[in-house]
Amino acid sequence: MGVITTTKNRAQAVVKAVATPKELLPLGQIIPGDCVEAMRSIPTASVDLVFADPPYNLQLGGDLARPDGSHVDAVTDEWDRFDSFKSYDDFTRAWLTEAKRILKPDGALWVIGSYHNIFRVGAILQDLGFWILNDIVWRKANPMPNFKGTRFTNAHETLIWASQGEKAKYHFNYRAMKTLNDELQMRSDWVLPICGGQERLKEGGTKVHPTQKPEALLYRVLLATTERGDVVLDPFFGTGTTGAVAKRLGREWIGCEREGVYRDAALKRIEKELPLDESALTTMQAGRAAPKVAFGALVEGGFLKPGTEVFDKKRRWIATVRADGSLALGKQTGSIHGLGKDLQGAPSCNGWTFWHYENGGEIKPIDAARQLYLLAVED
Amino acid sequence: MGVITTTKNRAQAVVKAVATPKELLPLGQIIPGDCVEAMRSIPTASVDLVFADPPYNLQLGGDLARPDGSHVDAVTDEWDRFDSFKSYDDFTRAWLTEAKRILKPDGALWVIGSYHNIFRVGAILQDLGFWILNDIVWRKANPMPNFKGTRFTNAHETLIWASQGEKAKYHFNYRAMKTLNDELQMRSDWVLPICGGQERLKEGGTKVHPTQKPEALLYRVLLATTERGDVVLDPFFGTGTTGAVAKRLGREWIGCEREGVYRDAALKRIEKELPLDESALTTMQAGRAAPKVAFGALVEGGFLKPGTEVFDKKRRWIATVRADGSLALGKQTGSIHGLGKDLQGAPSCNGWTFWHYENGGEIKPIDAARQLYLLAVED
DNA sequence: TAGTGGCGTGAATCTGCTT
DNA sequence: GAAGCAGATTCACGCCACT
Repeated sequence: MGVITTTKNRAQAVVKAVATPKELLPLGQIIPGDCVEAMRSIPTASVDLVFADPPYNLQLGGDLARPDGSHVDAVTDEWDRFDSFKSYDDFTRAWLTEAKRILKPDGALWVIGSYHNIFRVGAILQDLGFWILNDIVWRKANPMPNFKGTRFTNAHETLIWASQGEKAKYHFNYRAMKTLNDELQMRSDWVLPICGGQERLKEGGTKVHPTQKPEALLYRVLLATTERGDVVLDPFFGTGTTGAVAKRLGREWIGCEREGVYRDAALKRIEKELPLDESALTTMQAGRAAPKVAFGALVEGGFLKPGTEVFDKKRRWIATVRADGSLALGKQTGSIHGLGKDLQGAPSCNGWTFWHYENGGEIKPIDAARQLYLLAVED
Repeated sequence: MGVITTTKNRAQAVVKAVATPKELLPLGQIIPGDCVEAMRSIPTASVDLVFADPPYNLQLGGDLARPDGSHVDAVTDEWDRFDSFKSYDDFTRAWLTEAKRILKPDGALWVIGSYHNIFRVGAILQDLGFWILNDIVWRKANPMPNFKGTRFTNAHETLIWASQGEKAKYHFNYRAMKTLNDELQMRSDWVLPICGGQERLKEGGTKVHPTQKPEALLYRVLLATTERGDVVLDPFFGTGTTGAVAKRLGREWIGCEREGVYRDAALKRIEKELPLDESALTTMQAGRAAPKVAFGALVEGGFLKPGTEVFDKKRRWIATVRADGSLALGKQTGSIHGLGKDLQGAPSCNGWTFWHYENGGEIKPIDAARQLYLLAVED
């Protein structure tokens, strides 16, 4: 629930500004063609969030070989080639201008980039009147090394989160973020693995898109700054990570994408995605008793999916995991520790050992998932 | 040990470009007054490194004068905001232009900032021709929480490291950084505590400077990108963290600072600082660096006898060591690197790890012989 | 079967000196 | 300035084969 604006207040604000019924929006569709052209077809002040992963303008030189002689598969696609900073700036100003137009007055913008482009993007969006709320650092758990030993390992990317203006309202699910982060305020640096393994879309053994983003990143962005039913637009849709996570989290999505290959892959992918059920989506409300959990990170990382059933050893109680790492059993909700304590009427409860889940026919305490998570995340 | 340019080569390059004797520079001094004016007194191409911690401006207001000396009003409405960005940009362009002038051709620039100003600084320095080498995230171990719970905890600041241009040489102590990081490449995200405790300068219980940077940050910057004796200039000297660490590490320093209170505190502080002794500095610079060793020297020294057979790990190729340090396989000959490269059809090859030899029934890479050689030569 | 080791790979502005 | 050559250079993770 928003600390900055409540859902109720937002709804009123939107009704005042415009009244674009959702039926008029191309929800769940990927608009083909150039993203600026595509966005022109979207009504003014109709979208709650824009998430953009624009080309980075990498300006790579020749080929790069690893110390073992193998070849680095670089981003050489036509869509990342610009003549100059000037032409990249023009392109950036054009799509950011459209993004600002289609966003609701209390909508927000996310952009991700690297040092090649993010300073230009940040300065231009400030010039256009966007108001930066945070810059977020995605610290990659497993970045590519610097093979030649010439610089520091490029181990992070930067996201900018911005509202429509200095005085504009925006939406931040403070409580859900705090729950997700073991009851500590969520910081501006997020440690997440890069996209690989089963999650990485491949066609005949080769990656479909060179820069597919991890779903955990979008999960956190959407959980932090949108509500259920909000409309999220991604002007550089690619293979549809934004759409897939939006659908899972019960958000509406719109994509823009030039390349047919990416559009096809994205639609196929999102088709397979299942929305989480109602109880899993209900995140912790602001002001409620603080759930004392580190559990949220497991949910976010996909180690335990929202909607998973967890139960005590004797199966007296069966609860459901929700998107922010809280548990629900009927009308009772709480952290893994708090709910276990309440149900038993005990003075305290270690949720890690109390709750169990089933995995491949095997019943394990959720602490097992924590161990897996720790193994995966450990620096 | 420089990877990008060796100390010897740099010295030659500098002599060619200009010949500003260090005696003509105000080493170990803080130039009073406006930083742009102060930098104008420094000769062109005379400084090895500029480290800058400029005012972050914007919301702070007041602390910033336009280049023409007029005062910038506090940020209130849209026009003022634009005006504020404009004047901040002018100010930034002015001091960056001077910094570029006084830097040697193989010199480098560091700037630190937050999301309020770093995007403008980054875009402008790119426009001026600086070439970004890395953006570095200083991840604060103990940041101030976001008390209102309206955003993510602002837990990092951003540094930009840039050379004079795309083709310009620069200096990076790769080996020293790797040593500092437990033999793993140093990443672009640095976890360091904020400045506090004994290190924080206080006068009558209150901090002397609001944004004093931790010495560990400067330590890493100077160790990574300067050599002993290099000249480091800090145009926003404040209470002299740059000078203190420079003195400790045996680097020369120059400061610019408007405020007399800061100048006095800085001079007093640096006075107390003691340079590390010769041996400590030598060790740190070289790290565990392996000085370049010609394979021929090993043969010459009898560590590998001519006629010895060397082979790759899978024994696909077996070559013979010749008296001049070259290898021969049938009619093919070449250096340890070149022959390995040709045989594999690879773009490059590190012969030290590719080739192996047998010694007392044990198979070792020829790099092992290099280590023995180094041990023997050191004494 | 659980554990181990080899191999592939990820948004990368990725060499320097001599001829 | 282009070409050629000597020399230096990688971390974490997922998958699969093998023990």
